[in-house]
Amino acid sequence: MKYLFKKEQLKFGFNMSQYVFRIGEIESMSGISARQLRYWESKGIIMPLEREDEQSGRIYPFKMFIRIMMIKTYLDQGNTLKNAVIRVDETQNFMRPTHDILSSAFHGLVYEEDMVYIDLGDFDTDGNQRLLAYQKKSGENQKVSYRIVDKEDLEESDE
DNA sequence: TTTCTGACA
DNA sequence: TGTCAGTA
Repeated sequence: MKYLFKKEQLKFGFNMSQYVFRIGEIESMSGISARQLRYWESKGIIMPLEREDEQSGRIYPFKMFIRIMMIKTYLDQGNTLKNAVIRVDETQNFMRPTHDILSSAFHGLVYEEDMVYIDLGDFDTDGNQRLLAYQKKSGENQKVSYRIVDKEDLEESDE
């Protein structure tokens, strides 16, 4: 088995933090008026980014756009603003550990013949074994399977 | 042009 | 929340 690449060799990751939006952009993307966004801010529901330059216009990170869209979704379902925010906070609170665990669990991609595995890191405390996850090809069955391999069976990638 | 704050409805 | 005024 051989590494296609390891996490630290990943060259084409998307760091969404580089995408920020002005209030007018959020307004046209979300349908939430700028007036409304400023009102939400006054209630502590959303927060613009701290700007390093001395410009006064608000800028929002991509994550805040997601939050705004989630609030809007609950609002459109008939929730009050207060309840919409409570629901979004609940959702974000349980999504965070899920996201954190999944992103830190990813250690790289390994292949063997035509099979690709995700390296999920050390399986044992000694670090002699690696846990790999994969899906069987073809089948409609999307179940994830796991495989434990000895670390010495894993070759580094070529580069 | 866009955004900001404050005021009034 | 929408809208308007007067700015930066």
